[in-house]
Amino acid sequence: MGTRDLQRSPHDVQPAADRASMIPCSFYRGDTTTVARKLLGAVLCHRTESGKILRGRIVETEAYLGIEDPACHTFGDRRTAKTRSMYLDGGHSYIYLIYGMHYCLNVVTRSEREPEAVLLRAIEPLDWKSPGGKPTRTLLPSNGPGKLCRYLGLTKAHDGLPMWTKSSGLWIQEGEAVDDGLVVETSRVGVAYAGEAAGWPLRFYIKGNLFVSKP
DNA sequence: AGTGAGATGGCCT
DNA sequence: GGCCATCTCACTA
Repeated sequence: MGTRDLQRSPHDVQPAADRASMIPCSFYRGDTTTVARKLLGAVLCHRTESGKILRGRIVETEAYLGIEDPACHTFGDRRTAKTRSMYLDGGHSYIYLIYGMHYCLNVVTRSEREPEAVLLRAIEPLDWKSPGGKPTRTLLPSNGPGKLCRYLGLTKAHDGLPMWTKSSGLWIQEGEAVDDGLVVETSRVGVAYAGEAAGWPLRFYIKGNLFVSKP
């Protein structure tokens, strides 16, 4: 690696091989609710330490709207060690530990001044087949934010990574667009403490998809 | 099918 | 000390 490479910011680095199907960082700087909706159908990918690439089609997301959203970790502009990655530019990962044992993966949206994010709640794995013939809901490996991270092998070590480039090992590729008629819009899961915001319609999932966490 | 409790650790909303 | 953007298992029916 030469000195020119060292002087470049991660934003300038987008290898040519990435451009075709990669979702660019500019996409994540947009409106968070729109990003959550539009990520349905996109393909989440992780290159594990052994070099294996695990992929899954995003089938369920939630939008978290930053300092004015009582359900969001950055509500009231709380900048802590835990929420540090939320204050990165759109397109970075934000991974946190919940209930002492599960990790949850978000994609940060907007800018450094607007710490918003989209929680990735469920994927339909593309390189997986059900052990016993037809898949049954209770045995699925990635139908929920904690299970999604476990399936992909994601931990706090993958917090703060740029997700618009394959070089990070964690990225999102464009997928087949999901028709509006196939999108269910409802309230977010597990945020009853957030008062009125608990009812905001910020959860999106693909209607009828087996891998949605709570249809 | 639906309910309830326990696991388990980092951070106080 | 109490609370979580969760998951699994045991228990009822």
